[in-house]
Amino acid sequence: MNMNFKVPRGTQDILPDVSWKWQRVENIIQSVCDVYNYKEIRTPIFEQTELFQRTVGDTTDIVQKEMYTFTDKGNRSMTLRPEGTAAVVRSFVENKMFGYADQPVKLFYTGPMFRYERQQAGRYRQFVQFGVEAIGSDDPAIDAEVIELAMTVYKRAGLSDIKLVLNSLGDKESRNSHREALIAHFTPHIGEFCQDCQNRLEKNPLRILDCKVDREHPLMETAPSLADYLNESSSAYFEKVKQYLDIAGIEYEYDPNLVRGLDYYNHTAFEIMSTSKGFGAITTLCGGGRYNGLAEEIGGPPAPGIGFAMSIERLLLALEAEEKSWTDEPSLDVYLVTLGDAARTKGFELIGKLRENGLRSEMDYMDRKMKAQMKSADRLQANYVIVIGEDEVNENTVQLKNMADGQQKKVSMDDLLEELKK
RNA sequence: GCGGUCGUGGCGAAGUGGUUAACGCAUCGGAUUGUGGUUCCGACAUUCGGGGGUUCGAUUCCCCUCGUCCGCCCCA
Repeated sequence: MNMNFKVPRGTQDILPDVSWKWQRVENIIQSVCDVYNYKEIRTPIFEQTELFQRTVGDTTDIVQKEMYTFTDKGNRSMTLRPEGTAAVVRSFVENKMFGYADQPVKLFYTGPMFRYERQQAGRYRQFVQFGVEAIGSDDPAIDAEVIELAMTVYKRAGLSDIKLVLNSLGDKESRNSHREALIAHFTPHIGEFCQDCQNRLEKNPLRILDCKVDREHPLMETAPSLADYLNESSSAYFEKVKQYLDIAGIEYEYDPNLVRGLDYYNHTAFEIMSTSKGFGAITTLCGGGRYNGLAEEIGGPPAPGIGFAMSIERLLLALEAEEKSWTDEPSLDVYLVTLGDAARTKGFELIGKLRENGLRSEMDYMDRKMKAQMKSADRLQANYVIVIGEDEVNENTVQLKNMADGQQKKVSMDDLLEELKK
């Protein structure tokens, strides 16, 4: 085919044969959030560029090379949101949610995010994230609740090959002293590291530990661990979070090298990964963490928060990798076969009534032969077929056929609904 | 940004420097004048992502381009 337009690279059309799966996931999300008492928030799809620069962090890949930034007609720099937390916290501050009677404010969102990246399995330029933010509390129990919520969504969707990876980044003080230690540790031999790591040294040395290129370098093994630099209150906090997870019966894997990519994180950091073999190179399904100080960063009052974001695309991919299949969409209740114009007209009137009564109904609009219409009915797995021809129109009747057993009987149009409801 | 892979009808998929571009699925029509899931018969690509070049001739060879998928970096 020689058409001129294609979906932009890294984006996709969600076609009818899969869109029902999206709806299924969205339903799960809504019902889980409902049970946990998280309310939906919808924020714009673009924000001032500076919001992301300030919160996500200038040194991160997201800000440095992945943002869809444009200048609007008022000469303002705008950016298609690359993630959800910054906007939610912005809204929290702007709408003075810190004044709400019920704290913490518990919010969730679902919507498209944009990052300019090369597409590969499980990575898109436009992808949909479901995320949750609990803002206003620094109780470790809320950390556990947020994590539990994420795990529950996966469980309800039917995933089983997943694991929770957990770490604590500590508070500012802990992070600073660790940072000093890292710089001191790597500086003497920084020349042996990749260019990226050399750049990271001053800006964000923590991320050197995350580097895949220099994974084997001996200095990695001996690098000062964040765990050793957590101050007393930070490690006490972490212990409590773990306790709550134990109480919730959630297993986790401690990974001191887990470093979340965004600058605003501190204390609890976690990822949920797929352990399924069929999955591609990318295994992270969900990432999240605590962000005390973020609200202040954008000009609000202190408001500690924690949240996560998960990609719906990856959830669906993980399901496929696990070869979990949901039952398909419900079949058709009625397929209406009509023969001739008079029957078509009558049928059109009739199908409206069926639908009015909640029956999932379909009829032929292609002017096809009866046999072809029957095939459609069969393909659509219609429970019943209604046949209307000249005779039926004249008699005000209908042939009602049960497709499962092939039985057919003549029914008056007036009794049809009642007959179908049996 | 870098590396690899691929691009033939609605879908899947063969194929060769020469002209009738296999086959399977799906679809449509017929056998069966108003009845499905089986069977049989028939129809269905002036064309092989796009552009240029080599050639008497290119879907097949070369160049460019666009796009796909996968991987690296990094993430959801």
